[in-house]
Amino acid sequence: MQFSGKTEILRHSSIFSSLHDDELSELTNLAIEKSFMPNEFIFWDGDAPEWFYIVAKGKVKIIKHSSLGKEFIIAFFGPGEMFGEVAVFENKPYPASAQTVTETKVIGIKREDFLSFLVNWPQVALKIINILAGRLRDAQSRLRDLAGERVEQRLASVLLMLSAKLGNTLPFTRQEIADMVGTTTETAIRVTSHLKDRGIIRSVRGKVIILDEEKLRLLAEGPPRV
Amino acid sequence: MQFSGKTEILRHSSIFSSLHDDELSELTNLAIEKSFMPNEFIFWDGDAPEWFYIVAKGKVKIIKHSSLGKEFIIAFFGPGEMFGEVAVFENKPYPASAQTVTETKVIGIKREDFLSFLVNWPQVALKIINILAGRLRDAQSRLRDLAGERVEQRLASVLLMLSAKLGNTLPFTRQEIADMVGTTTETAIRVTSHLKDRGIIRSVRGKVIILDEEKLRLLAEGPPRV
DNA sequence: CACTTTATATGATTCAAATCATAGTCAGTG
DNA sequence: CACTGACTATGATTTGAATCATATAAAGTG
Repeated sequence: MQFSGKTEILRHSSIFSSLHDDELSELTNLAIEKSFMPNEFIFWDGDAPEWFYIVAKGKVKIIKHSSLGKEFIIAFFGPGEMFGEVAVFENKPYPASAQTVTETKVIGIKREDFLSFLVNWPQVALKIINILAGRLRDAQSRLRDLAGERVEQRLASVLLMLSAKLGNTLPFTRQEIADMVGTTTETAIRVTSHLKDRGIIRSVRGKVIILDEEKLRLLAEGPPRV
Repeated sequence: MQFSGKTEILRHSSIFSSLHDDELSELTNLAIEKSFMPNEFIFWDGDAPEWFYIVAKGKVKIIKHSSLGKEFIIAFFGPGEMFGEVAVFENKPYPASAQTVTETKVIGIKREDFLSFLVNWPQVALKIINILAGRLRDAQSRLRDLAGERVEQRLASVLLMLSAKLGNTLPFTRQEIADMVGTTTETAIRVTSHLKDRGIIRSVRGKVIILDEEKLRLLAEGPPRV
């Protein structure tokens, strides 16, 4: 999913897909393109919410640091997905940082421009409600997992969530997986090694390949209620 | 904040406050009132998303059970607040259960009725976006806490969050606090006892009273970086 | 008012995962 | 092609919090 030209990118984004050509071009006039190198920050936790973003190309991670500086990955976003919206809609500082993973291009729309546009396009607003509801559902489900389940189960959940979005080959290091699961790199390595030994995943440097989704689901869902 | 009559309740709810009398009465015609005893379930995790709700009177908790049956409290809602919206907007089963805490009255609107109404009232849609964004912000901040901080810090965060909403006297048992923090009742008791010994809170059966919000904030924010 | 239930309190023990430590392996770079 | 840094791997030790076990106190109930 890679398109060139701001209009084409917007047309294929999740929230603007319902718009027609003239509406899209109106929006295109408000939008600017920005390019980033890998690991660059697009905004920082605490910055003023000036821009609303859509990924055009590449991959962005949304992260929050714990009081001890440990990184927690809230989400990854790829082409067509919006980010930075929580801050924009609340008009409060960004609650997390956005950092590129690969070389990335994004479309940015100024907060005020975007909000004015929204008032005139209820179907876009409804689409946004839909996406926010989905993200809230995911966040709440992860909350329950973090609060109540053990690491192996949580890690299985995260892998499943990722595979639902990205397919069976997950381009993440153990470090990144640990930061999503809320554990340490060592523990993530131990658990994935164990999953590999049981034939549930295949483990490559920088990648995890899911072999047996069914077993993984069993792990994530329930404990082996003996 | 308690009002009688469906119209008055809707008028004072967070999402419909911008509507005028005739619009409110239109909405009132779609709404029905339901009453519940303490600890009754309004809907269960997995139920079909038939109704969108607003609390009229009382208190509702949104809970999710872990695979081992442990309860995790996602949120409490009081008069004027909506719940059940994630399922309604996504048209998927409720992702959690809603249980009353006290005797409770709610206003229910049928999913389809509510969605049709929304299409015609963009300002209500924008208000909902605003509320969802706020809830997402909270959920993500809690995710970070659960993933990276220790129990005392997490508990301090939860108390602060609650006090921002409810004031200094928090009507919750240690059990309920534990279920929000994601720990056990025993640990919640130990930690609150410790906070009491340090003069940060006062501890009464079924209640926690915050005495020193500043110290609590220090605890929640950072570790005593020695 | 006796009796049951629910909430708080605290000690002892166990356990999952963090931390500390060390080493091997692969990828990129000058 | 040697070298550096990032990634994976594994062992040893520590530790925060869960679990198990009682006990007391307050609130609700017949």
